[in-house]
Amino acid sequence: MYEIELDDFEIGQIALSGQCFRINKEGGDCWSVFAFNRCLKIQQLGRLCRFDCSDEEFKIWRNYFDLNTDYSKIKAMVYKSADQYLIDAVNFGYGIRILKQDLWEVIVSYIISQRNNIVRIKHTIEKLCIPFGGNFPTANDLENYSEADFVKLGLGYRVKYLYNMVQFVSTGGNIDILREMSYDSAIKYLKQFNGIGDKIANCIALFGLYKTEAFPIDVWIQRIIDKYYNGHFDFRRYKKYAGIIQQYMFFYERNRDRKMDCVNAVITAPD
DNA sequence: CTGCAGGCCCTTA
DNA sequence: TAAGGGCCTGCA
Repeated sequence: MYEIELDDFEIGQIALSGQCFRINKEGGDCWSVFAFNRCLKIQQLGRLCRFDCSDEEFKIWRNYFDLNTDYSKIKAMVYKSADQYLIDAVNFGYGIRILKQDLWEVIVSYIISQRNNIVRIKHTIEKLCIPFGGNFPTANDLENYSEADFVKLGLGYRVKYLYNMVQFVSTGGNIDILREMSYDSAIKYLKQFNGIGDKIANCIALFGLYKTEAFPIDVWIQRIIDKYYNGHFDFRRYKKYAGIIQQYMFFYERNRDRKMDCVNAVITAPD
């Protein structure tokens, strides 16, 4: 058990921030996080967090939860901006962080996510993981999957997208070179794949490559831009913080007026 | 029964 | 380069 008091961290908010499909509420203050072939249990009571792992293993999770980044600096910048919508969004989603997830898992998950809803996405990913003991399958794990096998998972028209991606990687295609690329190069590379457009490429860059200048624009973000910014939002002015700003905006817009529908969580806004 | 959900692709003009 | 239609599936 590793105990630590954390600022700017709220596991329940992270679970609902839309960046990860494998964090689940276990009841009470407890959560489970599936990542790196491990199911990590977390209990959070205010600032106090209990991670069910050793001190040594926590080094991995410290990186995964981006705990070496000082989010108060990002918030301070927002407060100075005089952008009231952003200030409200940051106050509401005060515990959000960008998770440093596994690249392959992010690629697969976001191919599945397109024109889909979160409940179904989560369900599909769990079904995908079942034959592998709950671990997220590698490309090699899936190399013998036929398109019909993916159809059984309920992927619909996304079958060929995922099938092609699995074949690409399992036959020697390289996705790790993305890690060495600039943001622009990575986006261009990703969009060459059938089924990866601008939005998903940006999600992969942000959540799988920690390119925090990425600013995925989905229907929710577009709605915000239309509603509060007259159709124009210059995210580039936030440079390396654009992706983090996007998370605050997305979380705020999705959760402030409605009950939670995917992990039975109740969001408590800060004072 | 429709409509639609965290897009993408392809075709037109 | 902008707009529009089609696409799998499951659920309201």
